[in-house]
Amino acid sequence: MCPNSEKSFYVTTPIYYVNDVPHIGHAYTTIAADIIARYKRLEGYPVFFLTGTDEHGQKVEKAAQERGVDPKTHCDEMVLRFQSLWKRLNISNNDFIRTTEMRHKKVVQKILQDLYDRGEIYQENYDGWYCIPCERFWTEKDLIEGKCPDCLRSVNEISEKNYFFRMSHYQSWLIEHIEKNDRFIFPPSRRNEILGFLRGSLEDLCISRPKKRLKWGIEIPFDPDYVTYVWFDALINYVSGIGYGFEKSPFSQFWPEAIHLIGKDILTTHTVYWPTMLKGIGLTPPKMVFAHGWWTIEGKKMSKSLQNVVEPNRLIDTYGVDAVRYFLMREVPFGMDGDFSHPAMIQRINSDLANDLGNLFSRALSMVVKYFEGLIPPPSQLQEVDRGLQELSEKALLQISKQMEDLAYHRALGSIWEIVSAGNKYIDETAPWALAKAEKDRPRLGTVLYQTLESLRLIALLLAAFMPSTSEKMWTQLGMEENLWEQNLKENGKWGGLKPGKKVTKPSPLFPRIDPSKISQGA
RNA sequence: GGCGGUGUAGCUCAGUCGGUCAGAGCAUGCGGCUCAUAUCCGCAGUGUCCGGGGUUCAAAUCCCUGCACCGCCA
Repeated sequence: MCPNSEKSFYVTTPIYYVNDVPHIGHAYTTIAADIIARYKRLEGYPVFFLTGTDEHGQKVEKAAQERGVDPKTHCDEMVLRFQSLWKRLNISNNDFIRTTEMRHKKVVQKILQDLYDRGEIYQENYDGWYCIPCERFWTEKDLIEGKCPDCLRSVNEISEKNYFFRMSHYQSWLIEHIEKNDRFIFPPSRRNEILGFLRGSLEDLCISRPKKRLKWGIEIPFDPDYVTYVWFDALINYVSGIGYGFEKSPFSQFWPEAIHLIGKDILTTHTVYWPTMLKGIGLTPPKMVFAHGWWTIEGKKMSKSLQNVVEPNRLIDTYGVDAVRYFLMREVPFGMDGDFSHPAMIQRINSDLANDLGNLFSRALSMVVKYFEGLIPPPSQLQEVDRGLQELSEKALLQISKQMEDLAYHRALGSIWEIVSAGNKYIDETAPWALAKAEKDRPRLGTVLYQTLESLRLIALLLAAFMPSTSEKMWTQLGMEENLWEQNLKENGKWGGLKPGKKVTKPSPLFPRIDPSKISQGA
């Protein structure tokens, strides 16, 4: 596939719990993954981008029961909500894994059997307290005055046999791995947290549930009375989804380059459970686990009871896909918490998208239509100011490549907007409308408009990963005939790719301005 | 309770190895242009860099301490 041993790239989102209603948090992770996937493709990497759904567990079992359908049928319906949202959001995942698929079950069972055969899994009596409403086990230490620490209701003492993975064996290995690889856990604050967590003693991981309590799961191959516990099942999607254990699968090419994007709530499972599981299996840890922050809504925590869960489909209806993608990536540094609000969204759209970018595009193309009948003029002798725009664009291109390496999306967008601002300033300084008045200035006018359009071509190219359909629109309107997605940032990111003589047409606004009074707060 | 983090303009934040570090964007005020989506460009600000102490020729930056907020674990 890549004979020149070009480096590959593998990015994942968590598999979302199929019973959940997709909200802004799901969309956030998935958009972030899509952007880095698209960006890496444009850099020429073979890319594998995996997302999917987690479909086992009590909640699914129960929900299906309540509806009077079998769990699989229930999942088949629920999964569509995610799949159709990803389609609307222009998500370019290469595959979609569902934990109820045979290809996944096979891998989970193979791994379980393997670990069991090698003594990495053992059975032991498990004494604990069970909170029925929360469906959770607690140890003696967890309890608060003998009650469930989550809901403070009373708990039942339970003693049952379960299977455990010898996670504790890998504690010192894991600490060393984290210490030696400062890019393994990102951002660094999360890395510290986990190192702090690992200063305590790591216990073995319970990986089973007796079928009498939970049927809807993957059966443990060496004991048909049990199914696998949720995390053990779910985490394995990252390898089953690229064909681990099957010949001629993408696994060997992509696994070494794996980057997991996750929310900060599942940091421990991904940086402690998962790497030790992999170590037990005999696989290397992922290259990076990046924990991003959470969104509050108009300053408040998202919660079902508050009914403030932002429905991504509604957002798309109101603002458009690309504006939503842009806002989520631009408003907050990736890794920090952020706040979603309609005023902030409208501010970003009107100021950044409509006024800065959209208007630049519009004024530039309009002048080509007005002064050159829509035919892109050739550049002639460059002046200092022309070279300035060019150099700034080239510099931004380099910066962005580094920023994307760190998943610093907001910074990358900041760099792109430096070109946008420079473009607007360039037009002001060169005043093409003044040049248009004298015939002798025609060549100069042509140069100025060529330079402006060329900077817009670069902007379209750099923005493609973030706002795919906007970039496509810009790309075609600039008279570019090559497929945008077959471009290579290094090759086609060089100044001068725009072809003089191509026809452009009078543009329609890329982003209409939004009248804040017309947006209801409940959108 | 233990460990860690944060505190800088009205708001959101950037400030690397102590030395033009008092900054950016947004919001505000004033001026300019007319190609453009009433858009764009320029100028102007305002600061107890959380309080207190210390190290140093020099501290937003390093150390100690107090306060406030946050995260993880318990």
